[in-house]
Amino acid sequence: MATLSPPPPGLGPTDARDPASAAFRAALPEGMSNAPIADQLWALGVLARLAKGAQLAPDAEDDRLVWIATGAVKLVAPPPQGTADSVPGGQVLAFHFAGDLVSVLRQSAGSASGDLRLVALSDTTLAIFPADRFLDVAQADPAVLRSVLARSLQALHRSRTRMMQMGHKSAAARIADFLVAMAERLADCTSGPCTFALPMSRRDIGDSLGLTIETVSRQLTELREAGLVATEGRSNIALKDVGALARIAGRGQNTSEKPDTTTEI
Amino acid sequence: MATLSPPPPGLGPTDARDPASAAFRAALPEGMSNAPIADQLWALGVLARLAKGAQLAPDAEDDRLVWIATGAVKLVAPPPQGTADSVPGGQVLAFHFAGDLVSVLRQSAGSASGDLRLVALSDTTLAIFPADRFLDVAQADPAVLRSVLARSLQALHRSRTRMMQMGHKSAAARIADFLVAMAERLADCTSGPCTFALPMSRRDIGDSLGLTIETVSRQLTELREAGLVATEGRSNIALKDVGALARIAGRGQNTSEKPDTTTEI
DNA sequence: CGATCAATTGACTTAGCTCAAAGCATGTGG
DNA sequence: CCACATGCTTTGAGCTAAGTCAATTGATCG
Repeated sequence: MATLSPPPPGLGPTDARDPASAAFRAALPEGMSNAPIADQLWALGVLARLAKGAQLAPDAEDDRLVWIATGAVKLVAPPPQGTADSVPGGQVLAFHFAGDLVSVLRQSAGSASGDLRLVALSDTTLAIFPADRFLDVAQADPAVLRSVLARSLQALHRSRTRMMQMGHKSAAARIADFLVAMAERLADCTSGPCTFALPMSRRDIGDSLGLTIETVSRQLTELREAGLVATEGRSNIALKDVGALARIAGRGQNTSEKPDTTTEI
Repeated sequence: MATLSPPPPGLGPTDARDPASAAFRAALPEGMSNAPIADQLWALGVLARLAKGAQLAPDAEDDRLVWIATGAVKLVAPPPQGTADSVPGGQVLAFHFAGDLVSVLRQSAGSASGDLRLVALSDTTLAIFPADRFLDVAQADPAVLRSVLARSLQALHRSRTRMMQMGHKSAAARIADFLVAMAERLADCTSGPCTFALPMSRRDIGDSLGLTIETVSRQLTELREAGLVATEGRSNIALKDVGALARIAGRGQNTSEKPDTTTEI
């Protein structure tokens, strides 16, 4: 099932000059990047490559922290077995991209049991850390731990708030919101026009937004007819006016969105 | 607006024999309850009473951790100003009850700006902690901090997963899920029949579930006609069979739900 | 170049929202 | 202690957005 491979030569976890390691260090919360603790943390990780479509073995019996070095993944929850669910592939909880630190927790007491899976949307390189040992090491420096804590509290609230608001939004608003988020994440673009490639399928988009594939398509068509987006091929997309989309999305014209290292925890 | 009152006599924050303090200590994550740190943490808090309907002043310029000693509250997000929203009262993010530790963060970079408010559903006693100083003290013991971190990571994932699943669920499933959750929380009842009083209005329920007040009412009527629930007055409700409701809710017959100190963070 | 699967488009159905009108609790004043 | 007034709740009758089923077009890769 999993497509785990040993670290490629020259990418040894302890090699400080390794570009991935350096990027990892930079992605860590401030205060973390200086300390030698970063080295210890990095040493805990195992590098892996996932080919497009491959998934990370969900076998783990303990929680994991996964850092995405390059590529893109989707975090999927298994369908609530029992009733054959609408989505055989499972519900998409989130997309994550290069630089993100994702926590893949065992769904110990979740409403629908079964563990989360990380599926590669494109060829992906990632570093896998056992959450336990990661925290053991981080614990050596309370400031590091606190920084991580503060981030996860913020992430919790933002995630919750966003989902809640989504629950009340129309399909058009959801799609617009999705496009704005992707523009920001994939093209680092918060206003004006921008062009990029979506690594995920329409089905993935729908699954993550609680919409059907047809509705996604129809909404994109409407935006296209409104002159707000243009598409080329399956994945290339061009947004004419991110601000306008943000307005449709019902975002309080919040162009003041913090730069905000998108590193989610 | 706020209904903050000075700590009642005999409930001084540093009084270790105070029943509220003892309960607070017991509610803290394991490892936290023994240390003298619990005393220091408790000393940071300010006790307050909120009458039914009153709200906690949202004025705070820093994040707060609020511990509910007695009563029930709803956590509401302000309506995304601009367009006069459906819900003048604002979106209900969550309900919290006695024993819960709630983080009320400043919505620094939320999609819809404006701060969260805590509104009492019944007469409520709570302890308010400045998150900064709380963490400063907790930082003294990495184990404590780590415990809190682990909890918030879990809470994040559970919250996210739950919301996502909700997005795909029918009104019937949402109501059933809500009732099951309340039975567990308010009557400590995970199967069989049970009776309790809902402290929140139909409107609150609808707001928290992304449904209209009418739909909530209609669904309750259907459950009543199916013999699964009985209601008496506005707030009293009796569930005939929690298991059946859980099935309707689409919960994977998860009776194995961890005892799980419901303390959310 | 053709096979295959993703995406689009169309026709129809339906769950849940909106608008509107009664029914009941709950609490207040006489 | 009872009557009344207010506002929560229930019920009813359409309406609309989004889902479902189904067929076509288009892209991508061997």
